[in-house]
Amino acid sequence: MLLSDQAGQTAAPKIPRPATLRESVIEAIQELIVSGQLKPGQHLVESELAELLGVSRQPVREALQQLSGEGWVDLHPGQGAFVHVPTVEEADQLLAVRALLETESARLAAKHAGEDGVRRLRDLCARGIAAVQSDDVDGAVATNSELHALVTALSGNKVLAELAAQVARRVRWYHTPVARQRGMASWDEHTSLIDAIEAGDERRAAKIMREHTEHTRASYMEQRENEPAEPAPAPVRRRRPRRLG
Amino acid sequence: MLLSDQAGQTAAPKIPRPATLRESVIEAIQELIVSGQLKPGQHLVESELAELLGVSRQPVREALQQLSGEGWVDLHPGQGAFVHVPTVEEADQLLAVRALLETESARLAAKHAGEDGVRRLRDLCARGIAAVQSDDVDGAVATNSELHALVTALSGNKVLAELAAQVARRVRWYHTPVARQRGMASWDEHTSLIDAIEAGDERRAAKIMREHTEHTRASYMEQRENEPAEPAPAPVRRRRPRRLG
DNA sequence: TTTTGGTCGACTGCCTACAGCATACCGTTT
DNA sequence: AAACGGTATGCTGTAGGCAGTCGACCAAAA
Repeated sequence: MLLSDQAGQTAAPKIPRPATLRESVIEAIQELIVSGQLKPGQHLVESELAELLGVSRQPVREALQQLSGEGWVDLHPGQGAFVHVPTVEEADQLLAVRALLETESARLAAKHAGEDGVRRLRDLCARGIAAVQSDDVDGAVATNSELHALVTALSGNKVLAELAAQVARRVRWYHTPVARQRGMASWDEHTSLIDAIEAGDERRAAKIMREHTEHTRASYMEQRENEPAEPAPAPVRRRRPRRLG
Repeated sequence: MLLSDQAGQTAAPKIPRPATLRESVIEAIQELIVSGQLKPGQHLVESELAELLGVSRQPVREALQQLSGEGWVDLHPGQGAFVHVPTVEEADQLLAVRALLETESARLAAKHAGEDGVRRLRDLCARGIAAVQSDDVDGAVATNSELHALVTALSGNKVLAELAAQVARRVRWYHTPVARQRGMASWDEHTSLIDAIEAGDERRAAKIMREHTEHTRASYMEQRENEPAEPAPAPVRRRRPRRLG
């Protein structure tokens, strides 16, 4: 039997490629941003990040450019990279777009998903519920992303899935802190969503997904109301001041 | 009067920044791709592009990475960049996503657009019709893009507009050749779309936009039917063969 | 003939180095 | 006191260079 005969049948082994430095740097910087070590508006000096991460400037530059494309940092030509300052308005718009993309994904998933897809959905849902019950917030958030990603994948539209994934990554930045308060309710909605997909009921799947994303959005806006404690009105320091001499 | 007083009142001067080399290279490569000088599946060798464009490898590298993020080229780690091979299936999916995004944009535009916005729409529409009547295909396509971009901008959702723009750029790659056959009909639809937006009729605006984009899609698929003359089933040459020696 | 091992060439990924620009600082002028 | 011009410096944008790696090709073995 030729090896190519079984290609695509089972999940590819996906040997853990020693990913390029650039990709590692991207993930590292994202982590620094979501964890708050890099604050919104902060000037990201290439050489400093390079030293911090133990690499040279080149991979850092490339990472910053990619991150700029995904909305994590803003690139000012000739001036450098700055951590994107997320506004409430933008979060609202982002969540609206996510709602749009995921609603359509759910509709298409209900149309195209087969038994196998539904089984994987149920599996993920169970994992998510387990995570919530054991107070594993990070795990719950991760599983939530996986589930939404799977729904978009089941839509059968790869372009749509890719776009939704991109938007979802950005949403996650805002989303993580509110995940705790949504808690279990979110997973009940997931369950009924999967029911609708299994039944092939496009309208119901779309409706549930729209309401689901709207709930998340409302939850976010509500949390924002409660803590309008913007630490600082963004003292966007564009350049490091010279050391006094 | 301080200079800052008039900031934002008139359109910013937008001094024609001698844009970074990277951006120039991006546009140059996009042009090479849409014009067909770089064929789908072709291996893009950094040093060759660098010499061709008269710059060093670095800006080329960065340009290729950004283009990969937008779906123009595929990046295979350790192997290089290849011009993306567009499939019919993908074009269909892309057009479907565009329909989704633009339909929502139209709906929101009807909700939020003011007099000024409508005036600018009518202006663009007139320019487009003039272009068609004088057989200026390139001008018509460009104006078409501008008009759609303005509709998304009038939606008031910047994230949505940005995403729609990204999708539209990719669509344009496929779209240009079919523009001729759509011709005038397209602009009649634009006119009724603007009427609906002016009237603030969300449902009608959305409906017209959906039908409009569906027409474009149907037109594309039809053209594809007539010329399934895929020159070659993508002899995806992954590496340049060694010079015989 | 098909498979296996080895060599060569080419290209990518990364690092280092340099030139130009933009900002901050500071003395001078109005 | 405020505005202006000169100067120093940190940082970006770009170039060039080196090592590692992947594929093509070829020869030998099964």
